[in-house]
Amino acid sequence: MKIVFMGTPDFGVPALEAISKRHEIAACVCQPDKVGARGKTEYCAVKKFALAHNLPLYQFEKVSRDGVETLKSLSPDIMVTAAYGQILSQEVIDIAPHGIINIHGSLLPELRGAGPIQYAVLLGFERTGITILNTVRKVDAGDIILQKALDVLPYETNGELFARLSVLGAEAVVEALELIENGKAVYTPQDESKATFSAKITADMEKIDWGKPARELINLVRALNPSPAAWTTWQGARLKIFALRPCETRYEGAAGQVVMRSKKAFAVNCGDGNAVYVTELQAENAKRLDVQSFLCGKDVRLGTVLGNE
RNA sequence: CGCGGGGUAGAGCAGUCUGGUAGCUCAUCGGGCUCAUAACCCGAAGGUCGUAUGGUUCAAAUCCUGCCCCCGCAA
Repeated sequence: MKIVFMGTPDFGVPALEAISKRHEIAACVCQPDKVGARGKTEYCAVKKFALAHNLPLYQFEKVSRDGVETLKSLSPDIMVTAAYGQILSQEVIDIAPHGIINIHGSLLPELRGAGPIQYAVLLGFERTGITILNTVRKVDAGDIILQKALDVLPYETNGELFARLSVLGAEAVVEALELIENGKAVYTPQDESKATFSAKITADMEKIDWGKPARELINLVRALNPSPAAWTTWQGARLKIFALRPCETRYEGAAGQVVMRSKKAFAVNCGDGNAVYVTELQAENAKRLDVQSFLCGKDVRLGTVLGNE
């Protein structure tokens, strides 16, 4: 089939690659270039892939306004979206005979919206997956074509789960395209009563509130790993925390207080009286380190209260 | 040209302001102690201090300059 692929970050790249081996990519569409770290413009993952494989690429400011004529002229059979980042108008949805299918990182109708993978980790889901669905005007509410599930590993981070789901998404979308091409696709409506929503992670969620229960903080930290990362404060500066592990011993101490310190580790008390080991962290202007390396150069004193700024 | 921090032993850091024998913690290796340990004691090895073998100087990790790389914030 002749396919237009719309996607921006890494999530869609395995799918794009898999599709390009079996179908004709009429064009790739991704978000405009952004000013990245320290003022340098950065190309998104889909753009890099398109450039590396000589695929036609479009970056519309707003595809529903600027891209309609271009997309029509390509006359695709179907369009595929994967974390594209723009909401599509009915006019765009109607361009291809088979419409648009989306690769979504959850088992819909659970976790519709922008951050399904982060939320699966944040909420401590033990199972999640990929849904291939038909795109309609209402976000992530279209009919389901197929789903593939996987188990979330005990301390899996958002980044790790994201990578695994993007691979699973590639498998799923290839299967879905085959079903559609052969006229065998079954479109199953979602059960609206079971729909939940995953909002975008906001900046105020990134600061660790040590008053919360240990389990909740462990999930928050892994949901924000690797980016944007949860943080607390220490010695007047921001301290990013990339991994926490539960500590079986209970200690007396306030929430946020360093209640255990050895050469190789330290633990901080949480609001429910349980402590957590901080196992991976990063000081301002410094590299991300495992706790043992960190403690070689910096002294996190017993009794210090983190987040006290 | 958005603002800022940094590159010193395998790892993490101090030393740079106020130039003058290269230092700390961990890891490694050897030895010792302990019923035992995320334990302790003794000793050893390991660095042309990112780079231009750039400039200043009797002397540069330290002061000046160009370049490379890394990171934080802001977007």
